[in-house]
Amino acid sequence: MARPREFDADAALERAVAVFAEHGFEGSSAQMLVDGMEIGRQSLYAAYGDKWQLYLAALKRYGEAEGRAHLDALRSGARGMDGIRAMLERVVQTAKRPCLGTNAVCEFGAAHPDIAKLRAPLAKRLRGAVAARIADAQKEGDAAAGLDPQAAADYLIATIAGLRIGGRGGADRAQLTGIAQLALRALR
Amino acid sequence: MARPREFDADAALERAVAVFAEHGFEGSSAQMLVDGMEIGRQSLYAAYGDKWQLYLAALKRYGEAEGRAHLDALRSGARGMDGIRAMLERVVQTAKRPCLGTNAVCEFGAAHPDIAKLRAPLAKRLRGAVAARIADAQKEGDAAAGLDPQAAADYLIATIAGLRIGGRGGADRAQLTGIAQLALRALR
DNA sequence: CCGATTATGGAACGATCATTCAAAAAAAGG
DNA sequence: CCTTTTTTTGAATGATCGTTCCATAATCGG
Repeated sequence: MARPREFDADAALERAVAVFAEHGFEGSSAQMLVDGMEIGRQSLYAAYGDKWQLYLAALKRYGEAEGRAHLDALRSGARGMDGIRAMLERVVQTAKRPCLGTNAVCEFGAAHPDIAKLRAPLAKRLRGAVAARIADAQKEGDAAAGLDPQAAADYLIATIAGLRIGGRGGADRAQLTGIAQLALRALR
Repeated sequence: MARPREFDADAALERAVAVFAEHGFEGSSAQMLVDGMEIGRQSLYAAYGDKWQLYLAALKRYGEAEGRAHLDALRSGARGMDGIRAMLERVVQTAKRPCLGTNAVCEFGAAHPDIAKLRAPLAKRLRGAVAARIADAQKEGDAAAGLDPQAAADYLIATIAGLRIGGRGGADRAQLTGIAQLALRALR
């Protein structure tokens, strides 16, 4: 290593997440990324390759951080249902910021292999963790015993997506809170 | 009128819906639209103005048709809950095709006034119709009397968005069916 | 302090972008 | 049949796209 980089690569990537989440991949030009990330164009290409690789790196970073936040919220309560409620509550509170994961699915669907490969392990882990917490809630008498935990996890994850689309579409916090509360009724 | 157009403007617009729904606004080039709509480039610009106006026309057309389909499904059952179930079931069955409405919200959020103006009346009408059907279900003893019909409508509409993101992300029909079934549990 | 190595900044690249010009073609009205 | 009006076709527009070249600047190991 000769000359060290002048910018914080991780902070720049975080800013790239914001740009991509707000405008999508196709809607984000190299110039917008340069401005948003506050680094030079050449630095961008030297550090991340090209726009697609930068997008994948941003998506990976976002997905891992977001997955961690989901898991933390899930574990935050003593009872399974408390964790589930905390997870949804956190989504409601952060629903103002656009979600890069949701937007990537919207923009590219299931077709793109690079994205599918990124998403698969994260989705699997989240689904498993949610299902486990639902099983806890069942043992604790907070969730109906007849429910399939995996199916209920799919349902809650779909609810999260619904909350995010709602927030992106302009729903206020009261509406989103109401949606989250109703969603929890399905488990009882 | 001198020379009549050689293409069916409405059919071409329907094909534009498909292109935009699959690739988004920014992801759809004029060339892709010309190919997908099967009309000449100049015909496109003469008939619709520019790409943004074409997008708005496509979104309007899609939103109205989709709204009508939702309302038809809602009215299809004798009891309120039958209509609600039919609406969700139709969404599950059509979840393989991307939804231009969801994608527009994802791509542009609530910020863009042209889109907001298009969406507002459609969203209001759908919300009202769903809420009315929930009120029916309450009278018929199929939905909990304590629910606020408007809040429950918001919840169901969020569920629809969740189903669509799920379908776009590759969930199979069994998963989506399970999600829709669980969603209905929240109303009881 | 010196050569090697890497990062930076600015200008440039061809390609593609959305859009339009210009000419030919086709129908309508007289 | 001829003029007018509109659609179509194909080529061209300037702008912006993602990406790279090149020269300069900065820091490393020695």
